[in-house]
Amino acid sequence: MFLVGTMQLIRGAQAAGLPCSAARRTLRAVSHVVPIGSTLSQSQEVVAGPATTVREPRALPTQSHRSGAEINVYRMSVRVRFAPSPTGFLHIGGARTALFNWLYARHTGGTFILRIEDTDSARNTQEAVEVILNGLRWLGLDWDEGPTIGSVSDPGKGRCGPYFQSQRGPIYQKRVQELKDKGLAYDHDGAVKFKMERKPIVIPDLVVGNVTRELTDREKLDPDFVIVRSDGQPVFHLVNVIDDLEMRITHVIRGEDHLTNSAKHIALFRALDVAPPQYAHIPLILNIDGTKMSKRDHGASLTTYLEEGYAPEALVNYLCLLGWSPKENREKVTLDEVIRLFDLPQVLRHNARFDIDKLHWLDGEYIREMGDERFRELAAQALTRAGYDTKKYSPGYLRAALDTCKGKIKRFGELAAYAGFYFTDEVKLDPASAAKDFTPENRDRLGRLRAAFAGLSTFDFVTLESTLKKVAVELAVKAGALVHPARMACTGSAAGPSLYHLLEVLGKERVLQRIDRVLAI
RNA sequence: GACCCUAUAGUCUAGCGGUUAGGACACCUCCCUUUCACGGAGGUAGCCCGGGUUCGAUUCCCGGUAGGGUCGCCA
Repeated sequence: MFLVGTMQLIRGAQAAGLPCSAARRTLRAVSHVVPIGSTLSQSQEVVAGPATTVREPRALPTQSHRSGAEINVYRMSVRVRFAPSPTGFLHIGGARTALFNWLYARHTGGTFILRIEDTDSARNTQEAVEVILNGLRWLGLDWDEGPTIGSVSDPGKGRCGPYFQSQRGPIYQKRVQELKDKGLAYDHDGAVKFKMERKPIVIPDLVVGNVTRELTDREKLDPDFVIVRSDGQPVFHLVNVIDDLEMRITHVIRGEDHLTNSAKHIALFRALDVAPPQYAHIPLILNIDGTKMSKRDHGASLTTYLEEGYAPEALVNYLCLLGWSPKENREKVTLDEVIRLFDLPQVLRHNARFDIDKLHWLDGEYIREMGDERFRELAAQALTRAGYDTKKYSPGYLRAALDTCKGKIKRFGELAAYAGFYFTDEVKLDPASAAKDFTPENRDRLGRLRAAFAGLSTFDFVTLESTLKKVAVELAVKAGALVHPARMACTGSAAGPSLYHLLEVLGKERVLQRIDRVLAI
Protein backbone atom coordinates (compact mmCIF):
# COMPACT_ATOMS: atom_id res chain seq x y z
CA MET A 1 0.00 0.00 0.00
CA PHE A 2 2.80 2.31 0.84
CA LEU A 3 4.56 1.81 -2.41
CA VAL A 4 1.39 2.17 -4.35
CA GLY A 5 0.63 5.35 -2.56
CA THR A 6 4.10 6.60 -3.26
CA MET A 7 3.79 5.83 -6.93
CA GLN A 8 0.58 7.73 -7.08
CA LEU A 9 2.16 10.65 -5.34
CA ILE A 10 4.95 10.84 -7.82
CA ARG A 11 2.46 10.87 -10.58
CA GLY A 12 0.65 13.71 -8.99
CA ALA A 13 3.88 15.49 -8.30
CA GLN A 14 5.19 15.20 -11.78
CA ALA A 15 2.08 16.27 -13.51
CA ALA A 16 2.87 19.89 -14.11
CA GLY A 17 0.24 22.57 -14.06
CA LEU A 18 -2.24 20.61 -12.09
CA PRO A 19 -5.66 22.14 -12.06
CA CYS A 20 -6.38 20.63 -8.70
CA SER A 21 -4.90 22.28 -5.69
CA ALA A 22 -5.04 19.18 -3.56
CA ALA A 23 -2.37 17.67 -5.73
CA ARG A 24 -0.07 20.60 -5.19
CA ARG A 25 -0.45 20.32 -1.49
CA THR A 26 0.42 16.68 -1.72
CA LEU A 27 3.30 17.47 -3.99
CA ARG A 28 5.00 19.55 -1.37
CA ALA A 29 4.50 16.81 1.12
CA VAL A 30 6.40 14.25 -0.86
CA SER A 31 9.60 13.45 0.86
CA HIS A 32 10.79 10.43 -0.95
CA VAL A 33 10.88 9.52 -4.58
CA VAL A 34 11.07 6.03 -5.97
CA PRO A 35 12.16 5.48 -9.55
CA ILE A 36 9.43 4.40 -11.88
CA GLY A 37 9.26 0.69 -12.37
CA SER A 38 11.50 -0.10 -9.47
CA THR A 39 8.71 -1.26 -7.25
CA LEU A 40 6.50 -3.11 -9.64
CA SER A 41 6.76 -6.55 -8.14
CA GLN A 42 6.22 -5.17 -4.70
CA SER A 43 3.27 -3.16 -5.62
CA GLN A 44 1.84 -6.28 -7.19
CA GLU A 45 2.38 -8.13 -4.01
CA VAL A 46 0.94 -5.36 -1.98
CA VAL A 47 -2.18 -4.93 -3.99
CA ALA A 48 -2.98 -8.60 -3.71
CA GLY A 49 -3.31 -8.26 0.03
CA PRO A 50 -6.44 -7.40 1.92
CA ALA A 51 -5.24 -3.91 2.68
CA THR A 52 -5.22 -2.82 -0.93
CA THR A 53 -8.19 -0.65 -0.68
CA VAL A 54 -8.10 2.04 1.84
CA ARG A 55 -11.41 3.10 3.17
CA GLU A 56 -11.07 6.73 3.86
CA PRO A 57 -12.76 10.00 3.32
CA ARG A 58 -11.76 11.33 -0.02
CA ALA A 59 -10.69 14.68 1.34
CA LEU A 60 -7.04 15.06 2.11
CA PRO A 61 -4.39 12.40 2.11
CA THR A 62 -3.59 11.12 5.54
CA GLN A 63 -0.18 10.52 6.86
CA SER A 64 1.07 7.14 7.81
CA HIS A 65 4.38 5.47 8.23
CA ARG A 66 5.77 2.12 8.99
CA SER A 67 8.51 1.40 11.38
CA GLY A 68 11.74 0.33 9.77
CA ALA A 69 11.12 1.91 6.41
CA GLU A 70 11.17 5.41 7.74
CA ILE A 71 9.33 6.72 4.79
CA ASN A 72 6.52 9.14 5.25
CA VAL A 73 3.74 8.27 2.90
CA TYR A 74 0.63 10.20 2.17
CA ARG A 75 -2.19 8.10 0.92
CA MET A 76 -3.79 9.66 -2.04
CA SER A 77 -7.42 8.89 -2.55
CA VAL A 78 -8.46 6.77 -5.47
CA ARG A 79 -9.56 8.54 -8.62
CA VAL A 80 -11.07 6.43 -11.38
CA ARG A 81 -12.83 7.37 -14.56
CA PHE A 82 -15.24 6.03 -17.11
CA ALA A 83 -14.35 7.52 -20.48
CA PRO A 84 -16.85 6.53 -23.15
CA SER A 85 -17.07 7.82 -26.67
CA PRO A 86 -20.46 9.30 -27.55
CA THR A 87 -21.52 6.96 -30.30
CA GLY A 88 -25.21 7.22 -29.53
CA PHE A 89 -24.99 3.83 -27.93
CA LEU A 90 -23.86 2.54 -24.54
CA HIS A 91 -22.52 -0.97 -24.83
CA ILE A 92 -23.47 -3.38 -22.06
CA GLY A 93 -19.76 -4.10 -21.64
CA GLY A 94 -19.12 -0.38 -21.27
CA ALA A 95 -21.84 -0.24 -18.65
CA ARG A 96 -20.10 -3.03 -16.76
CA THR A 97 -16.80 -1.15 -17.01
CA ALA A 98 -18.52 1.92 -15.61
CA LEU A 99 -20.00 -0.20 -12.84
CA PHE A 100 -16.65 -1.67 -11.82
CA ASN A 101 -15.07 1.78 -11.79
CA TRP A 102 -17.93 3.10 -9.72
CA LEU A 103 -17.74 0.16 -7.34
CA TYR A 104 -14.04 0.64 -6.84
CA ALA A 105 -14.49 4.33 -6.18
CA ARG A 106 -17.26 3.71 -3.70
CA HIS A 107 -15.38 0.87 -2.05
CA THR A 108 -12.30 2.97 -1.48
CA GLY A 109 -14.07 6.22 -0.75
CA GLY A 110 -12.50 7.57 -3.91
CA THR A 111 -13.76 9.68 -6.77
CA PHE A 112 -15.62 8.48 -9.85
CA ILE A 113 -15.10 10.69 -12.86
CA LEU A 114 -17.02 10.72 -16.12
CA ARG A 115 -15.13 11.98 -19.13
CA ILE A 116 -16.50 12.18 -22.64
CA GLU A 117 -14.01 11.08 -25.27
CA ASP A 118 -15.43 13.02 -28.18
CA THR A 119 -12.28 13.66 -30.18
CA ASP A 120 -14.08 12.39 -33.23
CA SER A 121 -16.25 15.45 -33.72
CA ALA A 122 -18.50 13.73 -36.22
CA ARG A 123 -19.90 11.61 -33.45
CA ASN A 124 -20.18 14.39 -30.99
CA THR A 125 -23.83 15.20 -30.62
CA GLN A 126 -25.67 16.20 -27.52
CA GLU A 127 -28.09 13.33 -27.98
CA ALA A 128 -25.24 10.84 -28.10
CA VAL A 129 -23.85 12.16 -24.84
CA GLU A 130 -27.27 12.06 -23.22
CA VAL A 131 -27.51 8.36 -24.06
CA ILE A 132 -24.47 7.82 -21.88
CA LEU A 133 -25.57 10.07 -19.05
CA ASN A 134 -29.06 8.59 -18.99
CA GLY A 135 -27.71 5.07 -19.13
CA LEU A 136 -25.51 5.64 -16.10
CA ARG A 137 -28.32 7.40 -14.26
CA TRP A 138 -30.67 4.54 -14.99
CA LEU A 139 -28.19 2.12 -13.45
CA GLY A 140 -27.74 4.43 -10.49
CA LEU A 141 -24.06 5.09 -11.16
CA ASP A 142 -23.63 8.65 -10.02
CA TRP A 143 -20.39 10.42 -10.86
CA ASP A 144 -18.51 12.87 -8.68
CA GLU A 145 -16.91 14.79 -11.51
CA GLY A 146 -18.00 15.18 -15.10
CA PRO A 147 -20.68 16.71 -17.27
CA THR A 148 -24.13 17.21 -15.84
CA ILE A 149 -25.87 17.63 -19.17
CA GLY A 150 -25.00 16.46 -22.64
CA SER A 151 -23.84 19.79 -23.95
CA VAL A 152 -20.19 20.75 -24.27
CA SER A 153 -21.15 24.22 -23.07
CA ASP A 154 -21.83 22.68 -19.69
CA PRO A 155 -18.90 23.21 -17.35
CA GLY A 156 -19.98 20.16 -15.40
CA LYS A 157 -18.97 19.46 -11.86
CA GLY A 158 -15.48 18.92 -10.57
CA ARG A 159 -12.28 20.89 -10.75
CA CYS A 160 -10.43 18.93 -13.42
CA GLY A 161 -12.64 19.93 -16.33
CA PRO A 162 -13.56 20.47 -18.99
CA TYR A 163 -14.77 16.88 -19.14
CA PHE A 164 -15.28 16.86 -22.88
CA GLN A 165 -12.12 16.12 -24.80
CA SER A 166 -13.32 18.32 -27.60
CA GLN A 167 -12.88 21.22 -25.16
CA ARG A 168 -9.36 20.36 -24.12
CA GLY A 169 -7.45 21.14 -27.29
CA PRO A 170 -4.96 23.60 -25.78
CA ILE A 171 -3.97 21.10 -23.10
CA TYR A 172 -3.12 18.52 -25.74
CA GLN A 173 -1.24 21.03 -27.86
CA LYS A 174 0.91 21.98 -24.92
CA ARG A 175 1.78 18.37 -24.20
CA VAL A 176 2.52 17.59 -27.83
CA GLN A 177 4.90 20.53 -27.90
CA GLU A 178 6.50 19.19 -24.74
CA LEU A 179 7.09 15.86 -26.44
CA LYS A 180 8.47 17.55 -29.52
CA ASP A 181 10.83 19.65 -27.39
CA LYS A 182 12.10 16.48 -25.80
CA GLY A 183 12.64 14.94 -29.18
CA LEU A 184 10.05 12.27 -28.44
CA ALA A 185 7.57 13.36 -31.11
CA TYR A 186 8.05 14.48 -34.67
CA ASP A 187 6.13 15.63 -37.71
CA HIS A 188 5.45 13.06 -40.37
CA ASP A 189 3.29 13.53 -43.47
CA GLY A 190 1.43 16.33 -41.74
CA ALA A 191 0.70 14.21 -38.71
CA VAL A 192 2.64 14.01 -35.45
CA LYS A 193 4.12 10.69 -34.45
CA PHE A 194 5.35 9.54 -31.07
CA LYS A 195 8.75 7.97 -30.77
CA MET A 196 7.79 4.69 -29.15
CA GLU A 197 10.12 2.74 -26.90
CA ARG A 198 11.77 -0.13 -28.79
CA LYS A 199 12.00 -2.43 -25.81
CA PRO A 200 9.36 -4.75 -24.39
CA ILE A 201 7.20 -2.94 -21.87
CA VAL A 202 5.92 -4.46 -18.66
CA ILE A 203 2.32 -3.64 -17.88
CA PRO A 204 1.60 -4.14 -14.18
CA ASP A 205 -2.03 -5.10 -13.93
CA LEU A 206 -4.09 -5.57 -10.80
CA VAL A 207 -6.25 -8.20 -12.44
CA VAL A 208 -3.95 -9.98 -14.84
CA GLY A 209 -0.59 -9.54 -13.15
CA ASN A 210 2.56 -8.33 -14.86
CA VAL A 211 2.23 -8.51 -18.60
CA THR A 212 5.30 -8.19 -20.76
CA ARG A 213 4.33 -6.77 -24.09
CA GLU A 214 6.72 -7.36 -26.98
CA LEU A 215 6.44 -5.52 -30.26
CA THR A 216 4.45 -7.31 -32.95
CA ASP A 217 6.09 -7.90 -36.31
CA ARG A 218 4.28 -4.96 -37.82
CA GLU A 219 5.34 -2.73 -34.96
CA LYS A 220 8.94 -3.81 -35.39
CA LEU A 221 8.80 -2.29 -38.86
CA ASP A 222 7.78 1.03 -37.33
CA PRO A 223 7.03 1.20 -33.61
CA ASP A 224 6.11 4.88 -33.73
CA PHE A 225 2.45 5.78 -33.85
CA VAL A 226 0.42 8.82 -34.74
CA ILE A 227 -0.66 11.01 -31.85
CA VAL A 228 -2.02 13.94 -33.86
CA ARG A 229 -3.77 13.45 -37.17
CA SER A 230 -2.85 15.50 -40.18
CA ASP A 231 -6.09 17.43 -39.69
CA GLY A 232 -4.81 18.53 -36.29
CA GLN A 233 -7.03 16.26 -34.22
CA PRO A 234 -5.24 14.39 -31.44
CA VAL A 235 -5.86 10.64 -31.35
CA PHE A 236 -7.16 8.43 -28.60
CA HIS A 237 -3.87 7.14 -27.18
CA LEU A 238 -2.59 10.65 -26.66
CA VAL A 239 -5.65 12.28 -25.18
CA ASN A 240 -6.44 9.32 -23.03
CA VAL A 241 -3.03 9.49 -21.39
CA ILE A 242 -2.95 13.25 -21.05
CA ASP A 243 -6.38 13.39 -19.50
CA ASP A 244 -5.64 10.57 -17.09
CA LEU A 245 -2.52 12.46 -16.12
CA GLU A 246 -4.15 15.88 -15.80
CA MET A 247 -7.13 14.48 -13.97
CA ARG A 248 -4.80 12.59 -11.64
CA ILE A 249 -6.38 9.24 -12.34
CA THR A 250 -4.89 6.66 -9.98
CA HIS A 251 -6.47 3.50 -11.36
CA VAL A 252 -7.39 2.78 -14.95
CA ILE A 253 -10.10 0.14 -14.94
CA ARG A 254 -11.06 -0.74 -18.50
CA GLY A 255 -11.86 -3.62 -20.81
CA GLU A 256 -9.24 -6.19 -21.60
CA ASP A 257 -9.33 -5.10 -25.23
CA HIS A 258 -7.10 -2.25 -24.08
CA LEU A 259 -4.51 -4.45 -22.41
CA THR A 260 -1.92 -4.48 -25.15
CA ASN A 261 -2.59 -0.81 -25.91
CA SER A 262 -1.45 -0.04 -22.41
CA ALA A 263 2.16 -0.45 -23.47
CA LYS A 264 1.75 2.59 -25.66
CA HIS A 265 0.12 4.48 -22.86
CA ILE A 266 2.84 3.60 -20.38
CA ALA A 267 5.47 4.77 -22.86
CA LEU A 268 3.57 8.02 -23.24
CA PHE A 269 3.39 8.54 -19.48
CA ARG A 270 7.10 7.96 -19.19
CA ALA A 271 7.82 10.33 -22.04
CA LEU A 272 5.90 12.92 -20.06
CA ASP A 273 7.92 12.05 -16.96
CA VAL A 274 4.93 10.75 -15.08
CA ALA A 275 4.52 7.37 -13.44
CA PRO A 276 1.59 5.53 -15.04
CA PRO A 277 -1.54 4.81 -13.01
CA GLN A 278 -2.39 1.36 -11.75
CA TYR A 279 -4.04 -0.70 -14.44
CA ALA A 280 -6.87 -3.17 -14.05
CA HIS A 281 -8.03 -4.77 -17.27
CA ILE A 282 -11.32 -6.48 -16.74
CA PRO A 283 -12.55 -9.36 -18.88
CA LEU A 284 -14.97 -8.76 -21.69
CA ILE A 285 -18.60 -9.74 -21.98
CA LEU A 286 -19.26 -12.12 -24.84
CA ASN A 287 -22.42 -13.35 -26.51
CA ILE A 288 -23.85 -16.59 -25.14
CA ASP A 289 -22.21 -18.44 -28.04
CA GLY A 290 -18.81 -17.06 -27.12
CA THR A 291 -18.50 -14.61 -29.97
CA LYS A 292 -17.69 -10.98 -29.52
CA MET A 293 -20.68 -8.85 -28.66
CA SER A 294 -20.87 -6.28 -31.38
CA LYS A 295 -23.29 -3.42 -31.72
CA ARG A 296 -25.57 -5.45 -33.92
CA ASP A 297 -26.04 -8.24 -31.45
CA HIS A 298 -29.25 -8.24 -29.49
CA GLY A 299 -28.63 -7.10 -25.95
CA ALA A 300 -25.42 -5.25 -26.76
CA SER A 301 -27.02 -1.90 -26.04
CA LEU A 302 -27.90 -0.94 -22.51
CA THR A 303 -31.08 0.70 -23.81
CA THR A 304 -32.41 -2.72 -24.76
CA TYR A 305 -32.75 -3.69 -21.12
CA LEU A 306 -34.66 -0.55 -20.30
CA GLU A 307 -36.96 -1.02 -23.26
CA GLU A 308 -37.56 -4.67 -22.54
CA GLY A 309 -38.55 -3.88 -19.00
CA TYR A 310 -35.74 -5.12 -16.81
CA ALA A 311 -35.30 -3.55 -13.39
CA PRO A 312 -31.98 -1.67 -13.32
CA GLU A 313 -31.10 -3.05 -9.89
CA ALA A 314 -31.40 -6.58 -11.27
CA LEU A 315 -29.20 -5.77 -14.23
CA VAL A 316 -26.60 -4.19 -11.97
CA ASN A 317 -26.63 -7.26 -9.74
CA TYR A 318 -26.25 -9.51 -12.76
CA LEU A 319 -23.41 -7.45 -14.16
CA CYS A 320 -21.60 -7.73 -10.84
CA LEU A 321 -21.70 -11.50 -11.20
CA LEU A 322 -19.86 -11.40 -14.50
CA GLY A 323 -16.17 -11.57 -13.71
CA TRP A 324 -16.61 -11.19 -9.99
CA SER A 325 -18.21 -13.17 -7.20
CA PRO A 326 -19.41 -12.32 -3.70
CA LYS A 327 -18.45 -15.90 -2.79
CA GLU A 328 -20.32 -17.95 -0.19
CA ASN A 329 -22.67 -19.26 -2.86
CA ARG A 330 -24.55 -16.04 -3.09
CA GLU A 331 -26.18 -14.65 -6.20
CA LYS A 332 -28.44 -11.89 -5.00
CA VAL A 333 -26.39 -9.18 -3.38
CA THR A 334 -27.37 -5.68 -2.43
CA LEU A 335 -25.33 -2.87 -3.91
CA ASP A 336 -24.15 -1.80 -0.47
CA GLU A 337 -22.77 -5.23 0.09
CA VAL A 338 -21.07 -5.34 -3.28
CA ILE A 339 -19.46 -2.01 -2.49
CA ARG A 340 -18.18 -3.50 0.73
CA LEU A 341 -16.87 -6.71 -0.85
CA PHE A 342 -15.68 -5.55 -4.26
CA ASP A 343 -12.00 -5.29 -4.99
CA LEU A 344 -9.83 -5.39 -8.08
CA PRO A 345 -7.53 -8.34 -7.31
CA GLN A 346 -10.58 -10.59 -7.04
CA VAL A 347 -11.83 -9.78 -10.50
CA LEU A 348 -11.64 -12.86 -12.72
CA ARG A 349 -9.32 -12.99 -15.69
CA HIS A 350 -11.46 -14.76 -18.23
CA ASN A 351 -14.25 -13.44 -20.38
CA ALA A 352 -17.84 -14.14 -19.43
CA ARG A 353 -20.80 -14.91 -21.63
CA PHE A 354 -23.96 -12.96 -21.16
CA ASP A 355 -26.70 -15.35 -20.07
CA ILE A 356 -30.02 -13.65 -20.55
CA ASP A 357 -31.82 -16.53 -18.82
CA LYS A 358 -30.04 -15.87 -15.58
CA LEU A 359 -30.69 -12.15 -15.83
CA HIS A 360 -34.33 -13.00 -16.40
CA TRP A 361 -34.43 -15.11 -13.25
CA LEU A 362 -32.70 -12.42 -11.20
CA ASP A 363 -35.06 -9.80 -12.57
CA GLY A 364 -37.99 -11.91 -11.44
CA GLU A 365 -36.49 -12.12 -7.97
CA TYR A 366 -36.08 -8.36 -7.78
CA ILE A 367 -39.53 -7.65 -9.11
CA ARG A 368 -41.11 -10.04 -6.67
CA GLU A 369 -39.37 -8.40 -3.76
CA MET A 370 -39.57 -4.76 -4.71
CA GLY A 371 -41.91 -2.39 -2.93
CA ASP A 372 -45.46 -2.15 -4.18
CA GLU A 373 -45.10 1.50 -5.09
CA ARG A 374 -42.07 0.91 -7.26
CA PHE A 375 -43.68 -2.09 -8.82
CA ARG A 376 -46.73 -0.07 -9.82
CA GLU A 377 -44.59 2.71 -11.17
CA LEU A 378 -42.40 0.48 -13.34
CA ALA A 379 -45.41 -1.58 -14.36
CA ALA A 380 -47.34 1.46 -15.52
CA GLN A 381 -44.30 2.66 -17.47
CA ALA A 382 -44.01 -0.68 -19.20
CA LEU A 383 -47.67 -0.66 -20.18
CA THR A 384 -47.34 2.83 -21.55
CA ARG A 385 -44.31 1.76 -23.57
CA ALA A 386 -46.36 -1.12 -24.93
CA GLY A 387 -49.02 1.31 -26.13
CA TYR A 388 -51.65 0.96 -23.43
CA ASP A 389 -53.27 4.13 -22.26
CA THR A 390 -53.49 3.42 -18.55
CA LYS A 391 -54.53 7.00 -17.83
CA LYS A 392 -57.95 6.24 -19.25
CA TYR A 393 -58.61 4.15 -16.17
CA SER A 394 -59.12 5.24 -12.61
CA PRO A 395 -56.10 5.15 -10.28
CA GLY A 396 -57.91 2.67 -8.09
CA TYR A 397 -58.60 0.33 -10.99
CA LEU A 398 -55.05 0.64 -12.30
CA ARG A 399 -53.64 -0.07 -8.90
CA ALA A 400 -55.89 -3.05 -8.24
CA ALA A 401 -55.13 -4.47 -11.68
CA LEU A 402 -51.37 -4.14 -11.28
CA ASP A 403 -51.46 -5.61 -7.80
CA THR A 404 -52.80 -8.88 -9.20
CA CYS A 405 -49.59 -9.15 -11.25
CA LYS A 406 -47.12 -8.62 -8.44
CA GLY A 407 -44.97 -11.66 -7.93
CA LYS A 408 -46.16 -13.20 -11.15
CA ILE A 409 -44.04 -11.69 -13.90
CA LYS A 410 -40.28 -11.84 -14.21
CA ARG A 411 -39.85 -8.86 -16.47
CA PHE A 412 -41.96 -5.76 -16.98
CA GLY A 413 -41.79 -6.34 -20.69
CA GLU A 414 -44.04 -9.35 -20.10
CA LEU A 415 -46.72 -7.27 -18.46
CA ALA A 416 -48.51 -6.17 -21.62
CA ALA A 417 -49.13 -9.75 -22.66
CA TYR A 418 -49.93 -10.76 -19.10
CA ALA A 419 -52.25 -7.99 -18.04
CA GLY A 420 -53.11 -6.04 -21.16
CA PHE A 421 -56.65 -7.38 -21.02
CA TYR A 422 -57.35 -5.03 -18.12
CA PHE A 423 -56.77 -2.03 -20.31
CA THR A 424 -58.63 -2.78 -23.49
CA ASP A 425 -62.18 -3.51 -24.57
CA GLU A 426 -60.99 -5.74 -27.37
CA VAL A 427 -59.96 -9.02 -25.82
CA LYS A 428 -58.08 -10.95 -28.45
CA LEU A 429 -58.72 -14.65 -28.27
CA ASP A 430 -56.04 -17.03 -29.30
CA PRO A 431 -57.89 -19.05 -32.02
CA ALA A 432 -56.39 -22.41 -31.13
CA SER A 433 -57.05 -22.06 -27.41
CA ALA A 434 -60.49 -20.67 -28.06
CA ALA A 435 -61.47 -23.68 -30.15
CA LYS A 436 -60.25 -25.95 -27.41
CA ASP A 437 -61.93 -24.12 -24.56
CA PHE A 438 -65.21 -23.13 -26.13
CA THR A 439 -66.61 -26.51 -26.99
CA PRO A 440 -70.43 -26.82 -26.93
CA GLU A 441 -70.13 -28.54 -23.59
CA ASN A 442 -68.04 -25.74 -22.13
CA ARG A 443 -70.35 -23.12 -23.56
CA ASP A 444 -73.23 -24.57 -21.59
CA ARG A 445 -71.12 -24.51 -18.46
CA LEU A 446 -69.97 -20.98 -19.13
CA GLY A 447 -73.60 -20.02 -19.56
CA ARG A 448 -74.43 -21.46 -16.14
CA LEU A 449 -71.50 -19.64 -14.62
CA ARG A 450 -72.57 -16.41 -16.25
CA ALA A 451 -76.03 -16.75 -14.82
CA ALA A 452 -74.62 -17.36 -11.36
CA PHE A 453 -72.31 -14.33 -11.64
CA ALA A 454 -75.16 -12.19 -12.90
CA GLY A 455 -77.07 -12.88 -9.73
CA LEU A 456 -74.29 -11.69 -7.43
CA SER A 457 -74.66 -8.47 -5.55
CA THR A 458 -71.11 -8.48 -4.25
CA PHE A 459 -68.41 -9.19 -6.79
CA ASP A 460 -65.30 -9.87 -4.73
CA PHE A 461 -62.87 -12.73 -5.14
CA VAL A 462 -64.14 -14.65 -2.15
CA THR A 463 -67.69 -14.65 -3.43
CA LEU A 464 -66.55 -15.36 -6.97
CA GLU A 465 -64.55 -18.36 -5.90
CA SER A 466 -67.31 -19.87 -3.82
CA THR A 467 -69.82 -19.20 -6.56
CA LEU A 468 -67.70 -20.83 -9.22
CA LYS A 469 -67.09 -23.86 -7.03
CA LYS A 470 -70.75 -24.14 -6.25
CA VAL A 471 -71.60 -24.14 -9.93
CA ALA A 472 -68.92 -26.76 -10.50
CA VAL A 473 -70.52 -28.98 -7.89
CA GLU A 474 -73.93 -28.50 -9.46
CA LEU A 475 -72.54 -29.46 -12.82
CA ALA A 476 -70.55 -32.30 -11.31
CA VAL A 477 -67.30 -31.05 -12.86
CA LYS A 478 -63.96 -29.98 -11.48
CA ALA A 479 -63.43 -26.31 -10.90
CA GLY A 480 -60.87 -26.30 -13.67
CA ALA A 481 -63.56 -27.08 -16.22
CA LEU A 482 -65.03 -23.67 -15.46
CA VAL A 483 -61.86 -21.80 -14.63
CA HIS A 484 -60.20 -22.27 -17.97
CA PRO A 485 -63.05 -21.18 -20.23
CA ALA A 486 -63.81 -18.25 -17.93
CA ARG A 487 -60.20 -17.15 -17.98
CA MET A 488 -60.04 -17.45 -21.72
CA ALA A 489 -63.26 -15.49 -22.17
CA CYS A 490 -62.20 -12.66 -19.91
CA THR A 491 -58.50 -12.40 -20.74
CA GLY A 492 -57.99 -14.16 -24.03
CA SER A 493 -55.07 -16.04 -22.57
CA ALA A 494 -54.43 -19.33 -20.83
CA ALA A 495 -52.01 -17.68 -18.39
CA GLY A 496 -52.57 -14.65 -16.20
CA PRO A 497 -53.34 -13.40 -12.71
CA SER A 498 -55.47 -15.32 -10.25
CA LEU A 499 -58.87 -15.76 -11.93
CA TYR A 500 -61.00 -14.72 -8.96
CA HIS A 501 -58.95 -11.61 -8.29
CA LEU A 502 -58.91 -10.64 -11.92
CA LEU A 503 -62.68 -11.00 -12.15
CA GLU A 504 -63.09 -8.80 -9.11
CA VAL A 505 -60.89 -6.10 -10.62
CA LEU A 506 -62.58 -6.30 -14.00
CA GLY A 507 -65.95 -5.90 -12.32
CA LYS A 508 -69.28 -7.49 -12.92
CA GLU A 509 -70.19 -5.46 -15.98
CA ARG A 510 -67.03 -6.19 -17.95
CA VAL A 511 -66.99 -9.84 -16.92
CA LEU A 512 -70.55 -10.46 -18.08
CA GLN A 513 -69.86 -8.59 -21.30
CA ARG A 514 -66.81 -10.67 -22.05
CA ILE A 515 -68.55 -13.93 -21.34
CA ASP A 516 -71.51 -12.88 -23.47
CA ARG A 517 -69.21 -12.04 -26.32
CA VAL A 518 -67.77 -15.53 -26.32
CA LEU A 519 -71.17 -17.19 -26.00
CA ALA A 520 -72.37 -15.21 -29.00
CA ILE A 521 -69.68 -16.53 -31.28
C1' G B 1 1.37 -13.26 -39.74
C1' A B 2 3.23 -11.29 -34.87
C1' C B 3 2.15 -10.13 -29.91
C1' C B 4 -1.06 -10.50 -25.45
C1' C B 5 -4.91 -12.71 -22.22
C1' U B 6 -7.82 -16.93 -20.85
C1' A B 7 -9.56 -22.24 -19.92
C1' U B 8 -14.24 -26.01 -13.47
C1' A B 9 -21.38 -29.00 -16.36
C1' G B 10 -25.03 -25.61 -21.86
C1' U B 11 -24.13 -20.64 -18.91
C1' C B 12 -22.28 -17.68 -14.50
C1' U B 13 -19.22 -19.12 -10.60
C1' A B 14 -16.92 -21.40 -5.48
C1' G B 15 -12.88 -24.28 -4.34
C1' C B 16 -8.36 -26.92 -3.71
C1' G B 17 -1.48 -30.40 -3.60
C1' G B 18 -5.47 -35.46 -0.77
C1' U B 19 -13.07 -32.74 -1.31
C1' U B 20 -18.63 -37.77 -2.39
C1' A B 21 -15.52 -30.91 -6.76
C1' G B 22 -20.05 -26.72 -3.66
C1' G B 23 -23.83 -22.96 -5.33
C1' A B 24 -26.96 -20.44 -9.08
C1' C B 25 -29.45 -20.15 -14.02
C1' A B 26 -31.24 -23.37 -17.71
C1' C B 27 -33.10 -28.40 -18.51
C1' C B 28 -35.92 -33.10 -16.74
C1' U B 29 -39.31 -35.72 -12.98
C1' C B 30 -42.65 -35.40 -9.00
C1' C B 31 -45.54 -32.53 -5.19
C1' C B 32 -48.47 -28.04 -4.19
C1' U B 33 -52.15 -25.25 -7.05
C1' U B 34 -57.83 -21.72 -10.32
C1' U B 35 -53.70 -20.79 -15.14
C1' C B 36 -48.91 -18.79 -14.89
C1' A B 37 -45.31 -17.62 -11.45
C1' C B 38 -43.74 -18.88 -6.56
C1' G B 39 -42.61 -22.74 -3.09
C1' G B 40 -41.05 -28.03 -1.83
C1' A B 41 -38.48 -32.85 -3.16
C1' G B 42 -35.35 -35.25 -6.53
C1' G B 43 -32.44 -35.80 -11.17
C1' U B 44 -29.04 -35.30 -15.77
C1' A B 45 -24.50 -32.71 -16.59
C1' G B 46 -18.05 -30.33 -15.14
C1' C B 47 -12.10 -29.74 -13.70
C1' C B 48 -9.74 -28.84 -22.52
C1' C B 49 -5.56 -32.35 -24.13
C1' G B 50 -0.41 -34.11 -23.44
C1' G B 51 3.97 -34.11 -20.70
C1' G B 52 6.67 -32.72 -16.07
C1' U B 53 7.15 -31.87 -10.50
C1' U B 54 5.07 -34.78 -6.40
C1' C B 55 3.62 -40.32 -2.39
C1' G B 56 -0.58 -37.75 -4.69
C1' A B 57 -2.59 -33.16 -9.37
C1' U B 58 -8.62 -30.12 -11.27
C1' U B 59 -5.05 -27.21 -8.29
C1' C B 60 2.05 -25.89 -9.53
C1' C B 61 5.42 -25.79 -14.30
C1' C B 62 6.01 -26.54 -19.72
C1' G B 63 3.86 -27.58 -24.47
C1' G B 64 -0.45 -28.14 -27.52
C1' U B 65 -5.41 -27.04 -28.66
C1' A B 66 -9.45 -23.89 -28.41
C1' G B 67 -11.70 -19.12 -27.39
C1' G B 68 -10.97 -13.88 -26.91
C1' G B 69 -8.05 -9.43 -27.66
C1' U B 70 -4.34 -6.13 -30.06
C1' C B 71 -1.05 -4.62 -33.97
C1' G B 72 -5.48 2.42 -37.52
C1' C B 73 -4.23 9.59 -39.19
C1' C B 74 -11.28 4.51 -34.81
C1' A B 75 -12.17 4.96 -29.68
